[in-house]
Amino acid sequence: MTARLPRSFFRRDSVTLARALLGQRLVRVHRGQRLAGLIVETEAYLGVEDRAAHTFGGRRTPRNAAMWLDGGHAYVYFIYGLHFCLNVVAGRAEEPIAVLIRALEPVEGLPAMFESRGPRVTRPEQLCSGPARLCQALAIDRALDGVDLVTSQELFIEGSPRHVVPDADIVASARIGVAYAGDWADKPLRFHLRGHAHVSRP
DNA sequence: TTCAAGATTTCCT
DNA sequence: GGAAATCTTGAAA
Repeated sequence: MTARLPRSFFRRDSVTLARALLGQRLVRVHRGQRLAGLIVETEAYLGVEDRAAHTFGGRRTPRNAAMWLDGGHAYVYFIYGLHFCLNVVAGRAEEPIAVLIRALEPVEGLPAMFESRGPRVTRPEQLCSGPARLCQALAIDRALDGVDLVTSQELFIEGSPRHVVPDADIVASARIGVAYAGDWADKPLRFHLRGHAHVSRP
């Protein structure tokens, strides 16, 4: 029996949380149906000092407001005028750090995910292998921005706080799409399960 | 008030 | 391999 992860699981620094989230189950309840996937790829964003983070320099806007909430909330943002991306807020309230969920291995509700992703997608590996792809597959949009993953009935994370993936099974690499961030672009803040078929494309 | 660029994906040449 | 899709934000004018 898997339980929902408690508040204490999320109230840690974003690197620790990014690694701890690997292998846990992200669950979305949409139209009375469970859509779920195992988290296989994440990226840590370190807040005011991190030039690649939306809260760099202490920026606080209507869009990134959720990043300032307590650990365990969802931060969903709209990018490039057409895509949504899901983050799990880490740390404590007023500490704007978060973990971007970049890829899932879909395990529940695959037919509904295929329907959401459209006719061009034919293989399970294409369903959730990318931050915007998984949001489309799980019907995650701005309406879920700021929801509390610890108490929400629509979006939450199941697993065990004690479950830890061995370091040998985790690959750390540079984050994707942040080339503009200077020194921060090269830091090994992206984590994924070694050799997993559902990570986002290279 | 205008403009450029972004934590992306898809489709076209 | 390159461009388009087109919302949000910060900086320039």
